[in-house]
Amino acid sequence: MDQLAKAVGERVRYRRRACGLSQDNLALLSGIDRSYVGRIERGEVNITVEKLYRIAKVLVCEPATLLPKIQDIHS
Amino acid sequence: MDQLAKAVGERVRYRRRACGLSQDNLALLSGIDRSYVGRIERGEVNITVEKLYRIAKVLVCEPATLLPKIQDIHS
DNA sequence: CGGAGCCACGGATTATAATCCGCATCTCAT
DNA sequence: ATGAGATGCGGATTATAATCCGTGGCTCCG
Repeated sequence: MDQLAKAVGERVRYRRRACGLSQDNLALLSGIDRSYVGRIERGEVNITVEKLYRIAKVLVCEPATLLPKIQDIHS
Repeated sequence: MDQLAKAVGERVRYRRRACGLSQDNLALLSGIDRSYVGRIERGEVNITVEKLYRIAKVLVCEPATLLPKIQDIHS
């Protein structure tokens, strides 16, 4: 149902794996709770832009690349 | 410290004015509290990506365009 | 078998995002 | 001078983002 959260979750997961990191690694490096990054990737939560930047920094990419295009969300 | 919030605030304000909208207009159209829109533009708050998308939709732009480049944030 | 790494998932709590008031200031038009 | 529209800003409250636990289920390897 929450299309947006799922879309960013997929992108975070994809990018994380591309970086060869575990959820634990990402959590520790970004200073985010380990169980919370799981929830992010599963699209269960609606994160803040601050968290988005912390994650993007660790995954060495622009925050914008973790966001789906607005038209991809048929809300 | 809230470099990030200030940066997105500036962009929202700039884009809102480009659309010829008041804070009140943006608030009503996006379903966000008016005083909160003011705080966003002043960089006082750390918004969620869901709010970012609601705003971007009203301002007819990609959410990504409201986000500064990661290198522009000296954290 | 046993342990280690990785992940899903939940409950309870804490931090904070977001709302709902309200009042003050300023500009501009009447 | 007055009233309407736009914004700043603050306090108090509610909703929810985020944390801090934990359990259990995999797979892979000794």
